[in-house]
Amino acid sequence: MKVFKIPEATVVRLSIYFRQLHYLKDAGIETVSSEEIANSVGVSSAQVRKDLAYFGEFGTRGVGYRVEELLGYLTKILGLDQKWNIVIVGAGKLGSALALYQGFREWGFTINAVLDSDEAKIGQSLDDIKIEPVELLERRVNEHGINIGIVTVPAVNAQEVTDRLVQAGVSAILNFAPRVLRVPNDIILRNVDLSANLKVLSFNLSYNK
Amino acid sequence: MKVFKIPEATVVRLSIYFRQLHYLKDAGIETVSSEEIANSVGVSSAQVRKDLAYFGEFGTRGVGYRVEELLGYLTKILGLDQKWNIVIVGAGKLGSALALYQGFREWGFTINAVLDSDEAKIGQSLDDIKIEPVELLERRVNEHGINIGIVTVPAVNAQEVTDRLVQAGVSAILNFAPRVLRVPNDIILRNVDLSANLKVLSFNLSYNK
DNA sequence: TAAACATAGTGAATTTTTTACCAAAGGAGT
DNA sequence: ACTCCTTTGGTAAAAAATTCACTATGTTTA
Repeated sequence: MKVFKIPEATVVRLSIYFRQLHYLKDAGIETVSSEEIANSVGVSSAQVRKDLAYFGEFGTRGVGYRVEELLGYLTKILGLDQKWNIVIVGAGKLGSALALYQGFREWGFTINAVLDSDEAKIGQSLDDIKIEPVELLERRVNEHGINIGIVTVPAVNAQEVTDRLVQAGVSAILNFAPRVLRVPNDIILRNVDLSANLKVLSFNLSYNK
Repeated sequence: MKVFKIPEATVVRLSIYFRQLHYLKDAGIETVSSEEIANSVGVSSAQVRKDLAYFGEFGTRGVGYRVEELLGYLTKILGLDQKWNIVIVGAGKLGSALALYQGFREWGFTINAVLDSDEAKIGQSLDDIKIEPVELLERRVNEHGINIGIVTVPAVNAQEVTDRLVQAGVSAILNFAPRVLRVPNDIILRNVDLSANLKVLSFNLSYNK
């Protein structure tokens, strides 16, 4: 029942507006104009209105947007009114950091399991989560109804782990391994390539010099 | 002396082609067509050729690209033939993970210093790097000729740290704090919002359902 | 050496995304 | 209740990015 294709960039911006609106709410601000949102996040006000217009009419002409109300709409739009269950595969430094990262625990995201193949790591605790053997992947995914798999294993193992996650039934994958992953069309995949970010900086530093 | 504006997306893709070409080189493959590169990273072959065309003609018609030669060109284009010095501010889980991340140490990137304000962390070692007090920021930036600052402090401190980095003379900032940062126009800024990635997945999981 | 084939490079067409603009709508002041 | 002011929502225009389709140019084979 998809109606419009929403640009990826729009979704990313919405999540930034969402963050910003929280600051406003915490500061006790009740209404805000698209211009003010725009200034605070560094885009144009037309952009803000256009992004929101994909989903409905949330503002009041002459006034702007009621912060709390708009937050409610964005929560729904971004699907943050639902509960998402997560497994992290790979308990190296990065995987552990993500497991402990507070930003991952807000907004309905629950990390249900952290798996690794390294004997030495298994049994260790990350806050309230115990690192478990990767053999339990399928069982944990099923038990907890896990929707999202986060892949933080070495590049060589990334595809194999991904295949198992997909097979086990996750719907989305967030990949931190520097590898292009193959997934079926109905699986949502996002890649975070940390070293690519540095390379982009390097490019920008070198270019026009 | 900038001539063309290169789309951000192009630069990101170039760094992925770069990665892929390394796999090919390691596998002993000597030439590759735009079609093959395209298939392996999931874009169109025209896209690959367009991306490269911004910078010159690197292929041979009827044959394709010589892997090693193209790698050489991409190394130059991405500025990876230069040495980049990095400071990480914030030695929490994420900062530490990045400091230890091998992907950050390849390709001419050197992590010269890791700073934190937490007494308890100062003095601890991350491989060969000792965590030092954030007071040394300016001194370390100057001593090592640091170009890039990585910000992994809590959101509330991110702007202050950024200002100090800019003041001290870094040219680029990679920001992991969930905050919009203000920097002068000549400073290159990239944001990695980990929790935004999860929100985008959440959106995609909810939408069309 | 010529013909057949493969594939890069590129201008044009298309699609997508962003920006600009303005009419409509609500609120505040008189 | 009317006028003025502000700001949205929508439409049109512009810009940017991607894809298409064709040309040019190498390589290989007969």
